Amino acid sequence: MLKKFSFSKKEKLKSRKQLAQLFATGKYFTTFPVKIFFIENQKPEAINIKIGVGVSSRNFKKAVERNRIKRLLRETYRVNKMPLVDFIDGNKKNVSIFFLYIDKVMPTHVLLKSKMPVIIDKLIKQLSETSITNT
RNA sequence: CUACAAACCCGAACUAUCGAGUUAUAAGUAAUUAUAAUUAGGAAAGUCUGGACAGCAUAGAGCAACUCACCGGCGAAUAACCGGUCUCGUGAUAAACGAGAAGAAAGUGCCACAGAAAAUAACUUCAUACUUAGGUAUGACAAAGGUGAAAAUGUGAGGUAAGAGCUCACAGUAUUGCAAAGUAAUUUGCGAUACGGGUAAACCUUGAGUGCUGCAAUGCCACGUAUAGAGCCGUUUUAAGAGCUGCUCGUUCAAGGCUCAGGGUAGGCAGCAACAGGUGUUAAGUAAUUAGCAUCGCAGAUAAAUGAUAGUGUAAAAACAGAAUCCGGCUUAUGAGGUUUGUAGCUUU
Repeated sequence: MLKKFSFSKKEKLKSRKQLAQLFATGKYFTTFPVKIFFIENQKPEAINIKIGVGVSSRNFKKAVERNRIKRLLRETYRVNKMPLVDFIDGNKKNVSIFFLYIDKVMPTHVLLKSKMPVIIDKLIKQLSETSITNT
């Protein structure tokens, strides 16, 4: 069992192969200022959700700013992930998700904090739709 | 005390809640869990340099290419660090600061505009020859022309028809002999010779030096595919081709090799965090630095940890900014303040 608000190394999306597959064949939607890529994996694994975060180096040239955005994205996901975890565990799915920040302005923590529950809700909705069409 | 300049220091703190990487200990067959410790910089940046380390080569020679260029010291090493010498600039002929440093008398080239001329000087001048004249050709020597960033070393005297380093004196620059000082660059003094510009960041010459590639190096383990296809060369020591830096020579290996197209993998471990280590102190040295003693263990990720929120507090949750093999130096960016030194001003005595 995972702890309630933890975000360990195991939950990170690390494999280069999985990432390439995610961007090539995965679905996506945009909730400004974040673009979300997601894909359902067929092989079951020990950890059901894997998360990656990213910022375009074209929009933010300095590494300090990119680090800051990635940390904020991870932090807001960590705090707000419980509904998604419950949904995934309940339906026995296995998904990979990637959050890509697309705005060109530095975000505030308040903004992302308000957006993240919306994103999670939308994600749950989309995942349940796909499972209906698949079955 | 204030202002300015330079150098150096610092690069905010504490509490609570939630979370991440690494290490250690304990529990567990294991996944893992618990506890404790620890977790970004002065530039981590630019990648401009010197090394360490690793692989390849070690059969070399020549050419090419690149780097450097006053002297000494330091150091693993460097043109780059420290100290000194000389020249130039700012400045007050000072102090201080800044810039520079083989060769222009080996050769080639270039020097805008203006100017007679920008470098084997000669337009205006003079002499001679030719010509009806205007002028043309050859030779001579150089003061003045008021242009330019730069014009043939400057001043004075002699000399002469008038002039000219033509001669002399003093001064300047360069080379050089002797003596003294200094480890040396060099300086000072007494002489000799020469004086017809700059540019070497234009080519170049001289001297010294440099194997090539960089941790995406490299070694190992695991997984996986195609033993399919097309083209070219060779299998006759008369050898295709490959290695040895870029080329040439030379040399070694050599029976399969090269190209196209296509397919697979892209995980893990080591390298990789203990040292040209950090901090403090004493001694030597102008300093860079070195030596002794004490003490500390000080990031190690891999789509990539080092964080988020709230409060205390403050003028302000602050500027520049995020390790990626590791060290030395350089360069660039940078908030608020502090210390020291120098200069100027004011006040007091």
